[in-house]
Amino acid sequence: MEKEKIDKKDHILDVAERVFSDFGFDGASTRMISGEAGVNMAMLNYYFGSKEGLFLAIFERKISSFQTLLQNIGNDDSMTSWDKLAKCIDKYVDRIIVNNCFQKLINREITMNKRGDLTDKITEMLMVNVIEIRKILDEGIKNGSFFKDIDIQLVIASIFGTKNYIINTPHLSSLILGHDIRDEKFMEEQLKPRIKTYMKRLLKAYLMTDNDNTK
Amino acid sequence: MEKEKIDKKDHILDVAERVFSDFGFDGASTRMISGEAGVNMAMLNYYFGSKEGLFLAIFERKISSFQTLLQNIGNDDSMTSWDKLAKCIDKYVDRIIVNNCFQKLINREITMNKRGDLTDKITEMLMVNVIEIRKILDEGIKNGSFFKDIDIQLVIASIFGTKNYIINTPHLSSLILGHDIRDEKFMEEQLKPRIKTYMKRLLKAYLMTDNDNTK
DNA sequence: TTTTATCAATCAATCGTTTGATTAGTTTTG
DNA sequence: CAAAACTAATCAAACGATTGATTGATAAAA
Repeated sequence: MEKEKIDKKDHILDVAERVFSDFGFDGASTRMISGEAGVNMAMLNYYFGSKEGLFLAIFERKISSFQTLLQNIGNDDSMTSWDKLAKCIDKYVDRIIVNNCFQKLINREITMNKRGDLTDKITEMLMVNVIEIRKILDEGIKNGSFFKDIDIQLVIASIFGTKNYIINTPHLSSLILGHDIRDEKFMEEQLKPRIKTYMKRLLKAYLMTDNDNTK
Repeated sequence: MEKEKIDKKDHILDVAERVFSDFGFDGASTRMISGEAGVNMAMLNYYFGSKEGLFLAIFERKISSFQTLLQNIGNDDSMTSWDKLAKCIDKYVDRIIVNNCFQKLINREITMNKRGDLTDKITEMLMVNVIEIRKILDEGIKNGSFFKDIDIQLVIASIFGTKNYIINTPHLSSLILGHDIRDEKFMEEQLKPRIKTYMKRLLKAYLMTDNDNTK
């Protein structure tokens, strides 16, 4: 059955995604993955050709859904620049934190630019969101919503960097926050809204608040 | 010769640090490291006991210099809370960006879920700086320098997260910034002061600037 | 002589991958 | 319809290669 086959492939990809994100590409063995997925080892090669093929398949599966994450928010003319940015942050936090271990995968892969073509693909994929936010910031400066002398590029680094820091270093951020951030209930009910509130206030203070001593 | 032995060990550690940071712990083989270091493979086990011992030795070597990085800034009673925080940022940016590949090592290792003892050691090491900043923020709230309702823990995430984002994802941040951030001259003369200025203004706006619409 | 450092050769273990056999499901054929 | 032929999925076993580690010999130093 074609349907069952896709389900099984999808199940293998789910498991592989988690195992790769926990152990890294080289640290995760094909025996480990097939064992946890409950399938014969040979199935990995049967379906995906090779270990690297399996790894790449994980990315292929997600790329399309990622591209549309923040897109087209900037084109809504009924919103102020600030509202657009705030909406971006809400959407981004909502979406990205559930894809927790895929984010770790992306991050590890993009820091280690072995497999250059994949790095390029990931970069391209992440840049879609970057460009969307940059567009909003640019526009906000032009229409006077935001200060003229803000550092757009570093603001972007702060937005994505803050999120990355929290979810990519769970050991550390759990210690800092005093809670295990892998506790889904805590993450969903407390941390997510808290991050949204914080990020918006942080950015608003930097971008919009009158500040007589800007130096 | 004790001196030569230390030099050779240090040279091996230098090479291993770079190779590990490029390929990860599992991706880097002992033959790779010994080959690039120009020493016999058995020397790694002779000096460091095992591959993991070598890996740990890389961290041991850096820990002491890390621990004193931000420490004792908070104890200087002649500075305001804000000046302390600003000094922390300056020192941190100055110091951390040169240790580029060691930072990548730390980041990759702390992202992994398994390999518990090392993760704990790294976490402990990074927490020293976290605690120092937290102390300054706590104090600043108490003495009225900073707003009472700031989110200390997420501020910390922004400080370290922004930095990590820039230097750990060079492909992406180079694209965002429009310069190759691995260009040392650009990094030293332009990006470093720019990051310092930006971080200070961002934090000041959030922590101290009067803001009538804090929600 | 005793200790330390270095080396090529080798170890068992594990790696990703392949194989050939077997099963189950579908299509074709008589 | 039923037997045969074909296809896809699954498996245990084994493959050669590479891994981290160890050995015993040799050289250098103390």
